[in-house]
Amino acid sequence: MEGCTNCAACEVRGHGVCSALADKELERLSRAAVKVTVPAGHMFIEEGSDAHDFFNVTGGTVKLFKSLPDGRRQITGFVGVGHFLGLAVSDHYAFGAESVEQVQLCRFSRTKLETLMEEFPSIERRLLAEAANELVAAQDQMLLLGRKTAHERVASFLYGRLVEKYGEHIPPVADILLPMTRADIADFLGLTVETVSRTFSRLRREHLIGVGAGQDIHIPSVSRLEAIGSGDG
Amino acid sequence: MEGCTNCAACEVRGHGVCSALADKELERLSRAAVKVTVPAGHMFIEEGSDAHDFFNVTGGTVKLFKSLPDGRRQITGFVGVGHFLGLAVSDHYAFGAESVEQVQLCRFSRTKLETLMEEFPSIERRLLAEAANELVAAQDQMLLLGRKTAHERVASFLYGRLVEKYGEHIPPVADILLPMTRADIADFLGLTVETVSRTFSRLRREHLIGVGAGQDIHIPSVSRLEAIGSGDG
DNA sequence: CGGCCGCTTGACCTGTGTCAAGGGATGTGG
DNA sequence: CCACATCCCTTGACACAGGTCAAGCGGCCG
Repeated sequence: MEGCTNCAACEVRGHGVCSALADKELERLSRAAVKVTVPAGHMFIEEGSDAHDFFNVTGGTVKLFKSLPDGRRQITGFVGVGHFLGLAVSDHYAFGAESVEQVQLCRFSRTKLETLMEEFPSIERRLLAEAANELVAAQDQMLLLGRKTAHERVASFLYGRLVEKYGEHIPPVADILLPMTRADIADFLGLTVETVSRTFSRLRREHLIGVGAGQDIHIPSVSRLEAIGSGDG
Repeated sequence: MEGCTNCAACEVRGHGVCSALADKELERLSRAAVKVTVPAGHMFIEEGSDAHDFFNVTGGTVKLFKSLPDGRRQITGFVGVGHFLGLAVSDHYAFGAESVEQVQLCRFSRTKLETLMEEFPSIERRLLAEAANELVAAQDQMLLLGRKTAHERVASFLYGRLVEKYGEHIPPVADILLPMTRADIADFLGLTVETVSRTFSRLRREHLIGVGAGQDIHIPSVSRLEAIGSGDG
């Protein structure tokens, strides 16, 4: 099965690790990559298991998490198309990963990726840039978890979803479809399901969001939401 | 002042970025590096300011933090000797940095470090490894901030200090000297000064720690402390 | 000596967690 | 096509961990 992927025709060519490579280098990458489809709600990296592979997300949304022995869980990030997955790694994965919806992945063996990095230093540079971005996001999340109120956390979260969807160019009025459940959001924001639900209701009462069919969120004023999320509420 | 540093004789040769280089390559590094001494309690990176430089800590302890407009603050990490500082950076620093005690720094300009990376890919590899470690630490901290109790947070923190001091080989009975104030610890753990103080008192009552002259902590059973910090308490 | 700073402790308050109930959507088997 | 179960979400009543406010102590320094 290995080696039969066509990276040049990949839908995420231009994103993630792949964007670091010229077309001819991609051919080499193809031999190391395997495309995988994971159904919704399936754990494909178990916390603490042997770290054989790295992944690149080519479709859908993945949640990364860490757990305590009694089952308390913290989702450390939701990662979408184009993102790389497996940096925070020694011999064992330091985190678990589960698909939020159906997900497509591009899988590389660690050893193969390492030899590829030797050959193409641009991959390494690309990974360093990605790691730096993840660090910035992690620091933002620490500020959120350590110092923000529930109201601010949910507003930050929704704004973050807008950044994920639109990048730099977020329109002043926007909509999002949240693929994750309230429980996932709670585990991401360090809250309980009940508090997340109550906070959505409060934001609705305050006309800061409109909630459609549960997963559909309308945001009439992005700037107002962003202000609340960053503590200027 | 630039270029007069002797990296080969540096006390942290063997740590951090420098350990990635052979002796002869170090000479090149010397020309790009400047040694700086910062007095205790001095902010040397302001959140959001232009990111001109990278730093390597060669003495003392530094706190990194992010703040909200109303003054709430989250310390994202304490970094000690050998650690690199400035990864989570775009054009502007995404965080502030302040010395906890007197600190020695090795400063590089961003542009010079970038040309050095071109020349010596081993630096890049080294930075990627460092970034991966920081990511793991950040994920642990998110779990702490999102899901642990005050009791568990303080125990985790003390255990973390032991790891910083002893590396892999932590003795079963140990001592630490904490250079940071209770307020710093509170801002790191997402608590208030009062709660940190009360929790230290509780740990003392439980004979899990012995508190000397305020900054001196004796830990009679490291394994017990570690168990509490990781939620097995 | 006086002022400041860091730390601790007490009394009280509140935001969020816990527990419990119920409703809507979806799926399944009879 | 209709029970019936399951899952996700919401809401209410109440509890509690940790925050807030206030007081006091000891050490350090000018």
